Amino acid sequence: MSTANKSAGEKTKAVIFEKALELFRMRGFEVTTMRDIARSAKVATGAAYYYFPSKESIVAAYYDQVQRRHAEKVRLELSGKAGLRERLGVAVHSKLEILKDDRMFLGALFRYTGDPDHPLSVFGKGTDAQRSQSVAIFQEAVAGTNVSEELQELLPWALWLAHLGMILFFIYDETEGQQRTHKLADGILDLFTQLIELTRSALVRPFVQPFQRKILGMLREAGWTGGT
Amino acid sequence: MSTANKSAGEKTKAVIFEKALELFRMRGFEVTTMRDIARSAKVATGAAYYYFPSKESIVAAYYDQVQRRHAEKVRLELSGKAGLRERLGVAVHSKLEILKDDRMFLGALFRYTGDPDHPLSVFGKGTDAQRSQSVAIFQEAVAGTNVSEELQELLPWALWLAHLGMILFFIYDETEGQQRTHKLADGILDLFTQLIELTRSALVRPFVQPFQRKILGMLREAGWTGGT
DNA sequence: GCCCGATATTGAACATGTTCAAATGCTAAA
DNA sequence: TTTAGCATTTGAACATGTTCAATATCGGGC
Repeated sequence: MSTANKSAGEKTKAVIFEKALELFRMRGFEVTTMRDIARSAKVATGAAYYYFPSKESIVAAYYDQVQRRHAEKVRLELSGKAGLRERLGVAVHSKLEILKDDRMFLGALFRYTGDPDHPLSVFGKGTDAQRSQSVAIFQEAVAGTNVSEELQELLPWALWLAHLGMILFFIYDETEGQQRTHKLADGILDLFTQLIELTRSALVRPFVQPFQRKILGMLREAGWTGGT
Repeated sequence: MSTANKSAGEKTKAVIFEKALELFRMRGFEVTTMRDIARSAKVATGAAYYYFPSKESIVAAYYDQVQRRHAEKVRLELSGKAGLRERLGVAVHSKLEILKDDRMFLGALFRYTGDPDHPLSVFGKGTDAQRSQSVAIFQEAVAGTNVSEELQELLPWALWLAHLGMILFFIYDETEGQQRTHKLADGILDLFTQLIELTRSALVRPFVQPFQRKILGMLREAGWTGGT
């Protein structure tokens, strides 16, 4: 399916991509060699580098695919759901659903987290575009609800950050079907939404409001994108 | 100083260690080669591997040193300080203080974060000991205060996690003296302590208590150490 | 003083990610 | 059809982290 209706190059790239993922899934990221991948795709080693700048970038390409699938899935499942909590649940659980068979090599995404200048750093300039896309999904989930404008702006970013943590947890989670991660995700989302809900109660608002302000202020201040 | 009163091996190890850090600081982690390090320490390449199992492990050794210094510094500065907020401030800011000149290669610590089985993974089994040590420092900071027993148990762990995030932020922080990270740290600590304080107010306690319970429950459930 | 096992050191070899100059194939303009 | 230019492909070469068999050194028991 994915090898049809494409230029020669596109087809080769697709083959390399698919064979790489196959090997990553079967044997793991580390032990899979670029030579293995090339051999499996029946091309020379250099060909892999003609299409992918690095081994990790193959995983990055995979993750781009994941993002597209996720956006689509969320758009589908979100229609009809109006509550914030429910919508966030859709966004997060569907993501984990998509990733469920690939925990084995997902860790490669985090390899350059500590390297601000690396093009594949999760928090770096080089991944601005992907990050925006990912945040946009949470924006969509939040958009359909009645939260304040301020929250509309910052919540998606916070959710993206939280969801990164969940993915990391996910990678380490050896429980059946990664139920533990799903539970944790639900817990975190409960917290998010309940904290927002609290602002609406006249009684406790004066106590909670400053907290929310503070958290939002910190998020704004800490924002990698907006700041100095 | 550090090369005195040691067996030959110890001395060699120390030289390699110092030269390595020197190079990491001067040129960065990535561009520094094991051959560079060995040459700089006037030993053969293999010697470096006789003492350190990998290039990253040198940074790990550095971090062990950091932990020791941190523990010492905290013990010193903590005496006389009784308030929780103040004590946590000491723990966190002193750590950043110690790390301040080494942001350039600190990222290497996070290289295997996505790889549960790697001996140097921040969250993995292989770093249990270091993790415990690090948590113990926060334990010490919390211990001198009047928080509940439950909190005594879980807060340090949560603080350790939060402080990891701060270090990551720190690495990316290009502001003068990393003031932004220090501000963020203060903000986070404020949040921690204020949330705890709230439990003591009879009025809002019924609202806040369940939150705290939920968060603690999640922490417990999520604990890498305790669980199944 | 001599020998032995443990410790320390060497440097070549290896594995693998990556680069690159050269060869090949393809397409569209002439 | 020919050909210039571009895309694709090749495989050897390179850089660097890491391993390892061989050698040297040392410290203590005789």
